[in-house]
Amino acid sequence: MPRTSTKAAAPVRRLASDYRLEDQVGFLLRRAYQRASSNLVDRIGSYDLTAPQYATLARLYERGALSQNLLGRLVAMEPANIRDVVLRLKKRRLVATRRDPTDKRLILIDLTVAGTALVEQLIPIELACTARTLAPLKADERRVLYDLLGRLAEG
Amino acid sequence: MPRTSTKAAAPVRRLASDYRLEDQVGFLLRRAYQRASSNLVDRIGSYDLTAPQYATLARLYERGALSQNLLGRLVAMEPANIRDVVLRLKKRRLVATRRDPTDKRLILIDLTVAGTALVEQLIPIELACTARTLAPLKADERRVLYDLLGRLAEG
DNA sequence: CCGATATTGTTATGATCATAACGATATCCG
DNA sequence: CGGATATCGTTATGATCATAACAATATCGG
Repeated sequence: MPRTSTKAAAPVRRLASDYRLEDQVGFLLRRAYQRASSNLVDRIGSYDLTAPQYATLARLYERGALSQNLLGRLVAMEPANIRDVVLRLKKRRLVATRRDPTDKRLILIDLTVAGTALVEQLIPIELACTARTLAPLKADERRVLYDLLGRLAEG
Repeated sequence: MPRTSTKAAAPVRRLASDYRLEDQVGFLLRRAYQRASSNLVDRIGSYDLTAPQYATLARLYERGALSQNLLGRLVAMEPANIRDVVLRLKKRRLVATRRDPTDKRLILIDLTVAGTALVEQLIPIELACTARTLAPLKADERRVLYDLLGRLAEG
């Protein structure tokens, strides 16, 4: 096994500075999200579903039929992005679309029977993934984390 | 102003279930990261830099020349992804590349003079963005958040 | 020394993401 | 009623992301 590679040039302190990338929230959040996402994909990946796709299905399961745009907001996706996700799910017959009879702008999205069955199968798996991601934390720490993350997202 | 659109079909409780998407860490982390990233892009966007690009430059500033692969690990990017980021930064003359004389597999990446100057200009802005993202939290809460996020990322 | 193994970087594929510009439809307001 | 304004969905562009397969190089073990 070759050395784990630290062969590059020696560290260079250019400017005296207390700056460290590790101290930037955005960087920490990105890595934590990578971990959570990878935990999820490890398990539901065999169903060929990504985290955003699963979130979309789960939201429809909770709320029933939604317009594409509102669905996007409820899973934190831009209109252009939720469109692509819906298209892929539709191609796999997990969701169905129809036009809103009273507002011609809207496309209503809903789970198909197959989509509903899949979500019900996936929810316990997702709960296990959440538990696995949170494993390093004690119960009270988890509650604190949820509170803090929620307040960050709200701004 | 049109109604804010809740026109879709009424909520449908399908299965009695305590499941809520809001209770899944992955979803919360994704939204918090969206917020932090958007805060950053709002400020450094005028420099035409994304958050990962900035992180790459910052890491090089901290550590000096690094192999492309190691650089990728230090900013949490896969080899295929760090490659693209380096290509874009190189095209803009913010980084320069050369081959490692002793290990022909390695490509050494380093900041150019222009890249170094840009990072030094951006660091205070990034610090302000971090502060802005953390604004909803008190000082002790921020410390707790850092601790929890760090432990999540480590697994 | 030399074959087995590991690492580096590349290529290809497919899925997110954000942004801006656009037409169509709906609502508001004078 | 009718123009100004807002919302919905689409298109286009460019940047992340993760994964798998691959050639080249380096290291290890016998």
